[in-house]
Amino acid sequence: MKDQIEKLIGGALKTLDIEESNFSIEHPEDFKNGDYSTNVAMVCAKSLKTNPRELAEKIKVELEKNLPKEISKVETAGPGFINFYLSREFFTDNVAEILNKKSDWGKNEILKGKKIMVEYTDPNPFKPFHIGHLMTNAIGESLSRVVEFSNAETVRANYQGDVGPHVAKAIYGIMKKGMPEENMKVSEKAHYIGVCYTEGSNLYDTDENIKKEIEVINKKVYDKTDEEINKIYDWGREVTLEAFEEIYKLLGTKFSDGCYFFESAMAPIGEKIVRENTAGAEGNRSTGKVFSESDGAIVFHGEEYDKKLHTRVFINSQGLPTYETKEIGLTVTKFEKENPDLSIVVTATEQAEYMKVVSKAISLIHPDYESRMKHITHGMMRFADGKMSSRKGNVITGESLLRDSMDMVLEKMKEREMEDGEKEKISEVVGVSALKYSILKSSLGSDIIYDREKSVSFEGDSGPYLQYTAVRANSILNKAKDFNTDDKKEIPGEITDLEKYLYQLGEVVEHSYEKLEPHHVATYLTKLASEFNAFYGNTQILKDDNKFAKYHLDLIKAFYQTMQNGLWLLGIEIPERM
RNA sequence: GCUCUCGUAGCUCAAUGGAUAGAGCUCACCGCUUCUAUCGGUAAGGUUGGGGGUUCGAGUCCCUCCGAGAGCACCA
Repeated sequence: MKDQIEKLIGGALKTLDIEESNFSIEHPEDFKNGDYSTNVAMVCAKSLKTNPRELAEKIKVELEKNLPKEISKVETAGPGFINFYLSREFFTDNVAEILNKKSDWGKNEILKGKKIMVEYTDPNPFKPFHIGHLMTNAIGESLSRVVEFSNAETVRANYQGDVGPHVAKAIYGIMKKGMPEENMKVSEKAHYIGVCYTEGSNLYDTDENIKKEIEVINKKVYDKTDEEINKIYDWGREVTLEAFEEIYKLLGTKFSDGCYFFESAMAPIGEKIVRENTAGAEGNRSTGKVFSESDGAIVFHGEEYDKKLHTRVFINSQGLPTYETKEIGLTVTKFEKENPDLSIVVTATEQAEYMKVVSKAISLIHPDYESRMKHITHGMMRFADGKMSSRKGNVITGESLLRDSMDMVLEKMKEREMEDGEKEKISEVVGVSALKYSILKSSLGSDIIYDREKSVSFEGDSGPYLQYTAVRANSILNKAKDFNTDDKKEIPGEITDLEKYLYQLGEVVEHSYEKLEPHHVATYLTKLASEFNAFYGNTQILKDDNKFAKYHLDLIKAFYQTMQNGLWLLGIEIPERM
């Protein structure tokens, strides 16, 4: 529709012999100003040195000469806006279109034929799945789905640190505390490893002798010379990775085959690239090489290319590759393996500056990657009540936060009469939704304040609220199965605000991709749900004297479909009941 | 010190350079023999951190100051 209006305006400008400039078409805040609005007259008035209102009037007259059936009227208003009002026919057709397209409703083709890779979550084996991983996952999964909805081939990647000091600390802890019981659940074993890691880590910081022991273990993890350590390593890696998979399943993420990348594999690849691109000693960097030696280490002087960048170490003075080098190995591997048109990496904001330097270094080696890499960062999660512990009193992890959320939903539903199994199932879906929505409702960039109570509240501005609204809609549809609408097929003349939002899903998805911000979808759905609730409150649908019942039911179906597709974009499912 | 991100109602957040800056929570009031009232409506709440500038038009762009968070060489 937007494109159609754009063409219409283009045509009008042509007949008026006005040079086309960069005008915009948008939805006015207030529907009394139409469904679409353009600033074309104000933009063009300047160069023509005319009054924008007069120009708007002229363009309007021109536009009215060939209005399509979807537009009922055009008006000029305010400082020179031209407002378009969509017709009853447009909205009625739109409802039919939604019912027809079903799960494809809201998709666009802006990325057709493109391949987009999204890397997110990135937890480390031997360490707990943190709140940060939960955030990155929610954001990355949603972005992946937005990309998928824009018709791109979507590849989901995960990058995990399976070597390094944290592994040695955990192994030391396991050796000290002993192996857990065989019959423990995977998640419990993973939790046990997390405890061992914490203990090892504390001892590393406080005891010099233990620190040395852990460093020895670290070397042995690399060179694989110690049978006992190898055994613990293989076991621990497998257990934690398996536990992560359980969490992904709960969260609704499925990473692409062959797209689990590990630091252990990326290190040698990166190291080779770095060494090949390293010049001689400091002061002799005329060879055009990217890296150079400095104090025994191999570094990249970012500030030589851009004063906003800084120097970073890629291979330390002991000859070991740092995280930077592994990142190079990862990036090159991704491009060589999948050759994406765009490679998006989602991490916390603390990696922003570091990533700029690494990206610059990669761009110097592979100039064709430069415009195809994008780093998205998000803030930290803070707690409204300031508490950093879970309900059970432990240090809070991503998993415990998720469990807390589910437990709270279960508590809220204790009055509902359902079979036991069903309640648990619903509380999972709703608990995930509570967390995801809290993360995805605000723009990326600054920290989010997580309010446990509000997030699981079924009232306004929450995931459960959106689910509840959809469930109510579904409930009408179920009841309507034995409701005869044969003599209730009239179409109302009046256009509800619900209909005025319903058709916008596709535009919201496009906008969300252009900005790479999932919260636009969340904001839209909340507005849409609130319009539905207003409609629901004002209209009794399953009533014998409702001559619009057929259309109303179609409208509700269309609403439900839009919610389903929109919530899918956020990674949220709708339960049958709640 | 330098770089990045951010600063909007009491709180948590929206607002592709557009019209009277919007929601939710909280507080007060109103509406269920009804398709799930865990809903809807009304009211209240603002010098968009301060000051300049660009623009027909600035919460949004530029400069400057203040404040918060993150980062700045051998950790990831």
